[in-house]
Amino acid sequence: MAALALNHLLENWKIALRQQGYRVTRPRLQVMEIIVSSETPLKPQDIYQLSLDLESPPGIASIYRTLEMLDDLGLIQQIHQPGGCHAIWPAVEGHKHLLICSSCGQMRVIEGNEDIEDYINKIEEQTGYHVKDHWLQLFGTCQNCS
Amino acid sequence: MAALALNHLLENWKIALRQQGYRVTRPRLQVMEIIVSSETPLKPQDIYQLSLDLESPPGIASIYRTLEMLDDLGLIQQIHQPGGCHAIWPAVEGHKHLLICSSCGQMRVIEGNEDIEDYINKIEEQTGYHVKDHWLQLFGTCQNCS
DNA sequence: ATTGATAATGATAATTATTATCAATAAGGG
DNA sequence: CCCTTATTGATAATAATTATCATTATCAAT
Ligand SMILES: [Zn+2]
Ligand SMILES: [Zn+2]
Ligand SMILES: [Zn+2]
Ligand SMILES: [Zn+2]
Repeated sequence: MAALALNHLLENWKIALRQQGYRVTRPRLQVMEIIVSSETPLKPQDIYQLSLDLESPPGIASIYRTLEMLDDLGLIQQIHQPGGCHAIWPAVEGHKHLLICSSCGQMRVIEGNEDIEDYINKIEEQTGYHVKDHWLQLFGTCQNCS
Repeated sequence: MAALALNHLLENWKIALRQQGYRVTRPRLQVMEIIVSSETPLKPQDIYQLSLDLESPPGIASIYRTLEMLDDLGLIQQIHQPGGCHAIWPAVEGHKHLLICSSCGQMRVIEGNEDIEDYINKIEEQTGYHVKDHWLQLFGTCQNCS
């Protein structure tokens, strides 16, 4: 992702914090910067390990607290993968599908979900269920890893 | 699920164990019976709680060991849900989609996955990724819960 | 049916991840 | 700059999972 877009995202997050009455503190900024700078979804322990390179790293408790706050604000989302489901990623607007490289972990967000609406409608007719949400994730290899 | 189908599944599991050199023991049978009899995906701790009603329940360690064995044999699969991802369910033949009631937890397996192949092909062309696998899960309410 | 090699079990200790506690610190409005 | 109080860091507590090991039970071979 371009550095400009990263800063823009981070600025939006800071605005969101202040609007909701959260203070913008150094530990929170450290965690948020690690998240928005990452190419791959990160687990809490990943963030903790990365933070140890910083001059004055946040405590592990603050990392968990910041993640809980970001989740409450809807700014991050959980990513489910065969290897585990505790990794997070900046939340995307509306509903999107995920494309994950099984080799390098790189993740892309796919626009346009109307394509499978027909399929969902058919399932609703067949089963009598009322479908309110869906998860679609594609796993494979990116161009670099092929 | 019909009791006949449950017994059939359990018999197949026992055959699979013996074929792979695993012994068929009482703790393993107790765990497997709980799994195949359930209407909803179960977490390890769910199985442990249910097992406490039995005359001579298995130790918690044997429950985890049995789940690991069943997973190694490909007989169970992990189910991902918003509330957590540690629940398991008997593995289905080939690739299927999942339909889960957010209210009662009941789960159905949807046949026929060729419907979204066009969508996946389109994504591959757009992104250059080679998609090898995908997860599609639908969440909503079943007829009973509506 | 009995035996025997050894896989499997149960009880529990150890580990790992996450959450709660609380005195000390620092953000930010006035 | 000061003051209120949200937040932090250190650490204790909790919860889930895994490892350890002496004892037990499976099942193939007699
Ligand atoms: Zn998951
Ligand atoms: Zn890749
Ligand atoms: Zn239901
Ligand atoms: Zn599918």
